[in-house]
Amino acid sequence: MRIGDVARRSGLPAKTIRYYEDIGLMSSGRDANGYRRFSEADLHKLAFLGRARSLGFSIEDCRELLRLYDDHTRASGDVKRIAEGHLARIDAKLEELGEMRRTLAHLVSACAGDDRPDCPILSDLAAAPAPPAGRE
Amino acid sequence: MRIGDVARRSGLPAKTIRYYEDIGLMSSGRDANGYRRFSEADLHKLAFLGRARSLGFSIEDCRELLRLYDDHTRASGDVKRIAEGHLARIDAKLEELGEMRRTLAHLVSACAGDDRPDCPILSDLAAAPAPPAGRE
DNA sequence: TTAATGCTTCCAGCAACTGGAAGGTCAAGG
DNA sequence: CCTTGACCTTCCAGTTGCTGGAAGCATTAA
Repeated sequence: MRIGDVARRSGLPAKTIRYYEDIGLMSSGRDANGYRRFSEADLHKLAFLGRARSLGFSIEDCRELLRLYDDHTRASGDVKRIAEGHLARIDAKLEELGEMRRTLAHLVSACAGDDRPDCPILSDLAAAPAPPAGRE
Repeated sequence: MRIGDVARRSGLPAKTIRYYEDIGLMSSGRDANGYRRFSEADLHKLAFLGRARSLGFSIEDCRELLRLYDDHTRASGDVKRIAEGHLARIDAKLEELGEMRRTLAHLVSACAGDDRPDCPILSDLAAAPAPPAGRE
């Protein structure tokens, strides 16, 4: 297959596939004319990457996951560790976003949203005490 | 005040303050020696920015919020619109992350995490149907 | 012959900073 | 007078994960 075919079949843009090859996440063969040539196994790998990325794994996580996937003597514990680390990051992000949402929703509901200038949102941004110290 | 003082009092790194000036989010005066000089009003503005950013508003949102803050003839509706738009983006992100978390937590709990190679996480990444089509 | 696809590479840019290098400025201490 | 140290300055590069676009070659059909 050529890159357009794998793009269609994997759901990944051709640009992204080239990018993945660029950063050494995967590799492909080449035809005489310089075009990339992909095997079913390559397609499989790309689909794997697409799935991992859609679960939010970082590129570096994906690199390691792919390595473990190829290594049939891997320990499932290694995979689980990566997934747990990622899960923890997701939870942290969820917490952070949830806190933002709480505050923001409160402010939004307090604002009349009319033509007058009085606005609790601006007042709060202007007057709240020190920034919540979070966000590191 | 000089930049170190506003940095301490606003909680923003000096680097960030320079960056904000760079992109025209705020401005400051200069001493004869070229050092930036900040007034209490400048500090106030930076604190405002810090708060808005900590609520997740984008830089462009912040620019607009600051403009509205300075404009005493603003309509609170304009502020509310920005906040509501941001809230919607947060909700979308929360949904997306929640979905990731669900899937991932499921996979993690199904994985033994021991020395053996069998791993439902890898199996799923390898075998799941087309990528969930999300993430645009 | 030409036009339409599809492929190639390379460069730039997005958000919002952050790190580091190279160097100027000022007050205190010896 | 000189040095040390804590500031400050600018500029350049890197982060994450792509994405857009330009310039140009390959292949096929009309």
